[in-house]
Amino acid sequence: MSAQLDKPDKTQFSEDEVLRQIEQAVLDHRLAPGTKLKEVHLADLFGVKRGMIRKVLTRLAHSRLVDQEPNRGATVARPSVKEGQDLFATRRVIESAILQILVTQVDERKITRLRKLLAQEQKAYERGHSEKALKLSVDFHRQLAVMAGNSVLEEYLNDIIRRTPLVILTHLGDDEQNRCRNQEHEAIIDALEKRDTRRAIKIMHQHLLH
Amino acid sequence: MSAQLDKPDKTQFSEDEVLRQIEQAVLDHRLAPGTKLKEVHLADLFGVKRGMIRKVLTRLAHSRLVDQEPNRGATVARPSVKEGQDLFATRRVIESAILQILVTQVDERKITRLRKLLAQEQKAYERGHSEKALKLSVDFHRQLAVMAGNSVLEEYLNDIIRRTPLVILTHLGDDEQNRCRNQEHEAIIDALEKRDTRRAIKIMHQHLLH
DNA sequence: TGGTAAATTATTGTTAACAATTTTGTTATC
DNA sequence: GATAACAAAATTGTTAACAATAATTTACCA
Repeated sequence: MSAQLDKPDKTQFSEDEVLRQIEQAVLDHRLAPGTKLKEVHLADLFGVKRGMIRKVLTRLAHSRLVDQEPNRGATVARPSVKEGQDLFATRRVIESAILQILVTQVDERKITRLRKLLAQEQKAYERGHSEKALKLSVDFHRQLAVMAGNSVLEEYLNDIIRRTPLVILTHLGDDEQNRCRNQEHEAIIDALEKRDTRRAIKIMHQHLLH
Repeated sequence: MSAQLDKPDKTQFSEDEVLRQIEQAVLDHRLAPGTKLKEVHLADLFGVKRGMIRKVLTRLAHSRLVDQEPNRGATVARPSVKEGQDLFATRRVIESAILQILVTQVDERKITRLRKLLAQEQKAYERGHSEKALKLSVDFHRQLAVMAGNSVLEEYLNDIIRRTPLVILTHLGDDEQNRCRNQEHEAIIDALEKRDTRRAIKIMHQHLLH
């Protein structure tokens, strides 16, 4: 278990930093579902007190990234099949809503920004930096949410994005196939540019089918 | 401040019970936005240790019902106008999605169940039990979510419902107008029964305009 | 009187020690 | 060898004491 989380040399970690490190480890598939998260171990790893780890674990449990059972500690969550389906279905709802808003307020700047992200993503793929590419792909979706300007939708999308890797790992295995195809990202930008709501949403839907 | 939270005589409170008591107090407009929540005070009130209150406050902060500032304690949240707008917009998205799902799987039993809820709600209004009526009105929306069977949508709707009273109190005041008109609830049931998605969603939209 | 600095009080944050519980390991018995 | 009972270790949960910070009051002086 000690190999899955990089030990950072930094002397001091804030609560938020520890939280993000663990979240990122989940996002990067470095922490498998079901992994036991022991308090003293994590505390030593990050060089912080146990109380802080305790708080972080509670926060992670609140966003359903870890399961906490009384007196039995915390483990990386293993979402049920049902939860996975619900998560994907909800993601379609949220991302459709984001596109619908975005179409009404898209402009030159935003399109340019998106194409830039897309180019970075493509470059990363071509160079074989698959981890980086995955991150950029996620950023693309996040960026759509930011541009739509609805903080609650953005919050929910981020929640879903954080939980998704666990669903995939739990039920599909780490098959490297779960990268977004970026032709679809390109097609979404094109549809947005033409303010074609139906088409944008349609592409997004099939996009989210993986 | 001591008057806004009913002091319960019970000897022991679990963490979840304390959490729910405070959530309910917000939902019932007994705790105004901006109210300071002091740890020792709450601990005494519920007859529990401070550490537990501390955890509860952190959890409430996570669901954005309270604001927590380092070294300055916790207050009941005062959502911005923007957050309120985003919340309402997202609620429309979520409830529309719920109706869309529900239309495809509505049956006799469910309609009956909903009409029963509606009748209870109407009775409560007629008898002037406005607090009870408000609760039942909220239950109506919750019930739609449960019936749709998507746990994530349900989770998000509950999140929004919990946060809504604070928006209303902060920006509209406690004007007693924020009860759902239950003719609209009835119309939604009718539309569902006829499997008329467009109509159901349309009514829901105007319904959520208050 | 007004305003500022120091002292006091109130409140939140942290920690280490201890308690309670679960897990692991050992032994004895069949 | 399998199983049960017990003991030991590991892990989580709780608490009270203390530290750090913020809010309030008091004291002082222009």
